[in-house]
Amino acid sequence: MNTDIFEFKRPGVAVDVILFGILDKNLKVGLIQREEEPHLNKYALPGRFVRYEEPIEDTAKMALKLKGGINPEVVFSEQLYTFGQDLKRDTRIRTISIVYYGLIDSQKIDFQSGNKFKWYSVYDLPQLAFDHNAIIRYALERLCKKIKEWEDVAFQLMPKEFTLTELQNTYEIILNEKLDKRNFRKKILEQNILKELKKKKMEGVHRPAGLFSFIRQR
Amino acid sequence: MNTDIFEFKRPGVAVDVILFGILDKNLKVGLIQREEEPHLNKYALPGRFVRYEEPIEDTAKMALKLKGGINPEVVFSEQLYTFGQDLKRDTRIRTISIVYYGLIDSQKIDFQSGNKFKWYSVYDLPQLAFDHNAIIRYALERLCKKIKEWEDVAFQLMPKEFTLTELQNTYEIILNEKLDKRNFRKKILEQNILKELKKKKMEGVHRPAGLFSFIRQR
DNA sequence: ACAAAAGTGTTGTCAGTACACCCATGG
DNA sequence: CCATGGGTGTACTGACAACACTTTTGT
Repeated sequence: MNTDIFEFKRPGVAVDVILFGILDKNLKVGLIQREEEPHLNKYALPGRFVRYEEPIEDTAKMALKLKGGINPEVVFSEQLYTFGQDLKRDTRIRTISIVYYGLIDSQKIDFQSGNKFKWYSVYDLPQLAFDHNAIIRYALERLCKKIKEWEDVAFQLMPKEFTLTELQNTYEIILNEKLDKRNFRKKILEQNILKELKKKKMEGVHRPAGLFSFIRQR
Repeated sequence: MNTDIFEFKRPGVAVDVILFGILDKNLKVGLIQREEEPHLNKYALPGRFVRYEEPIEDTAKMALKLKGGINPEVVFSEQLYTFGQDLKRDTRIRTISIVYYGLIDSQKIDFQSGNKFKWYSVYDLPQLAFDHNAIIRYALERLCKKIKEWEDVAFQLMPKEFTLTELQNTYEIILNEKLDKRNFRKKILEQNILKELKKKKMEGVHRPAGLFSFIRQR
């Protein structure tokens, strides 16, 4: 029966992470350039093999940290899907890939020290290693679905304090469509997930905007 | 870097399958009694370690076939989630579990030869091995969500030909709530996923019911 | 003729959408 | 005083929910 459990040749298990951020008013993903075969020099999602004594969420965090030079504590992440159909996905060993997506407030990205990410718009990706293009498309679909169902994930992409217009911009960038200002505000406010701060954002030659933050902190 | 890829001690990867079926007007899951440690003799979901040269969907099918004696070709299945946080989940080796759920028309279950499943109502489960109780709860949640969004998965639990009342019963059993007959029919028919057969189901002392089948076959 | 399930339409309610004007500020 | 984005309310529309009676059959 199963008692040969120690005998099976085990597939490798990797975690790949799609890190989304809003940069230059675009939804971008963090990619790294591969430094080894297969797909040497191609861009790819940061990934890492799951160590024997490593919970898979830790693997995701380590991938972000080691491959991208990002502090994983400022990233919200969730499991997306596990790809394990294609035996030849990785040419070295048979690999099963558990894919996470992550959301980061781009202000928290340290563009100096050791940051290895290149940020590409999800709508303008280079040809990536493995099946990473398809994986990103899938992740984007899921993210859009969550946003459309008003699951409160967008604030993971926002700074702590923000105006309603900034939040709306984030929604619009993800969904890739314009939203109505009044309807957006009505809907987002009636969910009671925001608290209005007693501050205004004074910026530009116009009426100052009220600042909000999410009630449930990260 | 990663070049020690052949050196890592690899976690085991298993696939577990939650097989749902409607029996005795109840939503039930197929469980097997474990024949080995850990959790010897406890009931559990059918599962199997992923072999090196085995796509994970094949692993799911093999689990159904070998552990449950079910022909996997008559089962619709989809990936649910991958559990890989708990290092001590399986006491033998560190195991990551990719969980699938499956739907079967219970008329296709062969209760004779070699069928090892015991069927338990999802609302009345025994204490199961590993974290399988929690996994089933999670699967049920996802199934309900799909049904509520009118994703057409219910017909995987139905025979080829069925009446609208029978289909509605399936919805009601899964959701565990009564639905309005007229609203249900309106909603299901306007989706154009059913074709009305030129047959009636003559049964009982009452007006015969029209038979339907799904347009998109399995 | 009766019991039992099949089949069928209308109305009210609520959420979502569309839409236009005044407000506060800096220069 | 003007340009700029911030901020606000109402009316329409379409989807969903509630609800009751007639039809067809076997006995």
